[in-house]
This record gives sequence, C-alpha cells and structure tokens, in this order.
Amino acid sequence: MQIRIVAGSNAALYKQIADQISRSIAAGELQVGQMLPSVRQLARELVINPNTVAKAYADLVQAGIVETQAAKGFFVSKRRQVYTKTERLRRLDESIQSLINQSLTLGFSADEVLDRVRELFGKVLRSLPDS
Amino acid sequence: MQIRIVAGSNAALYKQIADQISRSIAAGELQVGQMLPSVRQLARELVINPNTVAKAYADLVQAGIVETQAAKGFFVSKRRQVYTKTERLRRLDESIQSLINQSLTLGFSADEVLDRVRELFGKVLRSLPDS
Amino acid sequence: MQIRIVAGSNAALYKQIADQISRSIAAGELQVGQMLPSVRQLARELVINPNTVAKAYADLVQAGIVETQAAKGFFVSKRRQVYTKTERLRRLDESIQSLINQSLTLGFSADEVLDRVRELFGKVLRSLPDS
Amino acid sequence: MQIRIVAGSNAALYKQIADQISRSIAAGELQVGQMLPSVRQLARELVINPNTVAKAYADLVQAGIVETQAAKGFFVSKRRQVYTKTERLRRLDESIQSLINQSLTLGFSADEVLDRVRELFGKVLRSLPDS
DNA sequence: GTGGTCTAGACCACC
DNA sequence: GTGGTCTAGACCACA
Repeated sequence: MQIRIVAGSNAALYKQIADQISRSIAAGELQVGQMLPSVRQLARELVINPNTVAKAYADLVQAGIVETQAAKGFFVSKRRQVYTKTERLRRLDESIQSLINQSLTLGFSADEVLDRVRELFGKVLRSLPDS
Repeated sequence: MQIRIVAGSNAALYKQIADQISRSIAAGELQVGQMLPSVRQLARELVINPNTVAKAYADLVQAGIVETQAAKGFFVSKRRQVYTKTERLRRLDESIQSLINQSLTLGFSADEVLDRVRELFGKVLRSLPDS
Repeated sequence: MQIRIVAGSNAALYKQIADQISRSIAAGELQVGQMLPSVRQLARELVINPNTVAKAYADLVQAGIVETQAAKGFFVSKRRQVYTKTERLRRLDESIQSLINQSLTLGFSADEVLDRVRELFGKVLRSLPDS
Repeated sequence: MQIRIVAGSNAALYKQIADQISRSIAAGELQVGQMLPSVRQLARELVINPNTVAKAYADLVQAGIVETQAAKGFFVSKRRQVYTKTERLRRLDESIQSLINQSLTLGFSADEVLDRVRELFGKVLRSLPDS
C-alpha cells in the first residue's frame, strides 16, 4: 500500500492518511485481518511525527474500520455498522451542506455540481473493484 | 437582504456571511453597484463581532465580488469571476472529494449520495428569496 | 463543576476527566447547551497538559455527548443515539467481559459481583437526580 | 487443563492465561500441590512468546496462587488469598466503576446491565469444565 | 518490536 | 481569548 500526503493541502495530514487507508480497505487492497503498517514505520516513511499517524489510526478505529491489538498493531476489522441510520445521515448531510455552501460561493449550479459529483464518484468507484 | 447565521454549524461564521452575500449577488438580490450594509451595522444585526463581518467582506473583496471605496463602504463589483475556470473547478473538486471520502466511510452508495445532494440543494435553492 | 483526578490511578487521566464530565452531564449539573470549561482553563486547574484535556473532550464529542464550535468552545449537546443497538451491546459486553475476568481472578462469585454492581450502580444513580 | 486464548480480545494475553489458571484452580481442576505445565511447553502449545507465559506465572506467584520451586517448576499453592478482603473489594469496585461509566455513556439502565452481567457470567461459568 | 499515555511547546484559523 | 494540528520526546505495558 502506497500512501501519499500533500503538505500544502487544506486537509489535515491525519485526515489524508485516514482517507487513503479507508479507501485502500474499500478497494480490497488491504484485506480483513491484515495488519496496517506500524505507526512508527508509516511515520518514518512519510517523514512525519508518529503521533500524527496514531491520530489517523485512532479515527479509523472509531469508525469501526480497523481494530487495535495492544503491542501487536492495527488490523483491518470485519466491516460492521457502527452508527445508527440517523447518525449516518446526519454526518452525510453535514458534508453535503458544506459542499453546497462551497458550490454556491463558487457560483456553480446544482446541475453542474451533481454532474461533477457523479463523475468523480464514478471515477473513485472504478478504482475500487471490490465495492 | 436577509442574512442568517447558524451558530451550531461547522462552517465558520465569516464564511457563512460571505457565502450568503455571494449568493444574494448571484441571485440578483443585490445589484451591481449597490452598497452592502456597513460592517458595524451588520455586526449589530447579527449580534456578532465586527471583526467577523470585516473578515467576510475582506474575503469578498479578495474574490473580486465586492469592491471597497475608502470611507464610503463596500459595493457589489461589476466584475465577478476572479477565479479562473480551472481554479474554481479545483476548489469544487476538493470539496467533492471530501464528500466522497465521508460517504465511503459511512457506507453510502453513489446513488444515495447523489439523491441526497439533489434534495438538499433543492431545499437550499428554494430557501433563497428569488433565484 | 468540580473535577478531581487521581494521579496514581490505573485509569488514564483523559478517561478520568471524560468519565466525570459524562457523569456531570447525566446528573444535570451541566445543562444542554452549556459551555464546558475551556481546554486551557481546565488544564491549568488540574495542572496537566492541555492536550490531555483536549483528548478527553474529543472522546466526549465522539460519543455524541458534547459538540465543539471552533474558536468558541465545547458545549453540552442534545443527547442523541449515535451507535446502533448492536454496537452499543458490543461495547457493553466488552466491559462486562472484562469485569467478569477480573471477578474470577479475584475469586468473587457471580452473586457477589451482581450484588456489588447493583449496590454501586444504585449509589451512582442516586447521585444523578435527572436520569 | 485446557487454556484458550483469544487474540482479538482486549485483555492482555498474559492476563487471559493467569485468569484461566486461576479459574481452573478455583474450580478444583488443578489440585493443591499439582504442577503447572512448564513455561516453554505452554508457550509452544499456545504458539506464543514464552515471556508472555512467564509473565502470567509471575503474576500468579505474586498473587500467592502458585508457588515456584527453583529448577522444578510451578505448583498450585496451599494458601490462596493473598489480597486482604478490602484490597480485593477495592479492585473489584474499580472494575465495576469502569463498567458503570461505560454503561452510563452508552445509555444503558442499571437493570439492563445487571441482566446482561448475569447472562454473560452464567455463560462463562457454564463454559468452565467443572465448577 | 508494538501501541498507549502524557508533557511541552509551537503555529494556525477563528471570534 | 477559543479549538485544531503537528512536532519532539519521554515513559509505560505488552509480546
């Protein structure tokens, strides 16, 4: 698995890491039960502080995507539903609202945004054979 | 012009203000050349810190959406598009990618997300006085 | 609200803080919408590092008990169900299993443990008038 | 004596081992004076690091549950209770408090928790060969 | 070696 | 002033 981080991005480093691992898992690139790179190792590779990697991993644990075995490492967990329907929708809506605000500010129409979302989503899904 | 700010939102106050003014202009509610409410007046209305309004206006100026005339106030600018087409798209894509990441993590399908974006977008547009 | 931390405890500092705030909220000592002590202030009071307080608060946010408003503070949120029934039970069972292991190691019988759980739970509930 | 360790458990391996030996003794499966499997043998059986088994045995010795006879091995001790009554209760209460905290955070009632403790405790006891 | 916790101190965005 | 992020470095429990 190859993780690339962009220093000058708006996105926090730990979020970039979490997102990419999340995708790798969805893509089946990381199998259930497989161990993630250790916190220290990934930190060395990316030349960032181990705490930053640890925070990314902690987020993935919270989302129920990976599990931790103390003194052993982090492992891809069996996918399970953690949040209630309401909570999932609440979180989705939050993200969508933020996109809508940005779209309006940038002067895009609903149709333009929808087309672009469809396009990018499709592109991502095609890169994730197993989902 | 009616500006509504939501305290409990994840969006920054100054961004909410800038977004809504931007929208009002796009909707034709605020005409080219028209003067915006003064920083102090708007701050009083919204019961927030004047610095926050000033920051919003500064951003709109920076975006070329409004112009400032020293000691007179802020006015809707004639020229709108400051961002190049590619720059606008880059920013939009950034927001969309963030939504896609969140959707994948929460386990929503592309169709579910698209439907919800359409729905919320419609709701927001209907809530704008005339567009 | 008065928070006391025990340095020599097995429980992590941040967990002690999270637990006590969680209880204060359940007790109605902290009302919905009320602001928690700021990270820095509480850290000063307890003479610990702000990061430790921040971690405690982050956990409470994750549990859906408090919300954060950037640059404003942390606030008691309206209680909502975040986790699925299955997930809640999974987490409860984990805690119970750990208690059972400890009980067996210490040589307590099921009845002794049950009585003690009942007793301590009652004591806690009596200290939480609003729940 | 059959020892089962669960890799994906949150309990430390050495604690699982110590707990199960402790249980077997309480259940009479291991008689006073009987010799425990050697550190190396048990480690081979469980396919884990001998250090982990050694740590478990050391804890049992420390607890007064087993005794070591130099160059011979580990034996079930005659005297069991090393912890004073108050010390045992203090440790039990600590575990119970932790369960109560988790229960309150998850929003379970005392009755729900008690029922579940009773159920899981029964299940564990039934899984012990003779008790 | 692994993760878990805590400290100290920095810089940023926002109000 | 507030929280959010990141770094650096320490010590611990565990395998």
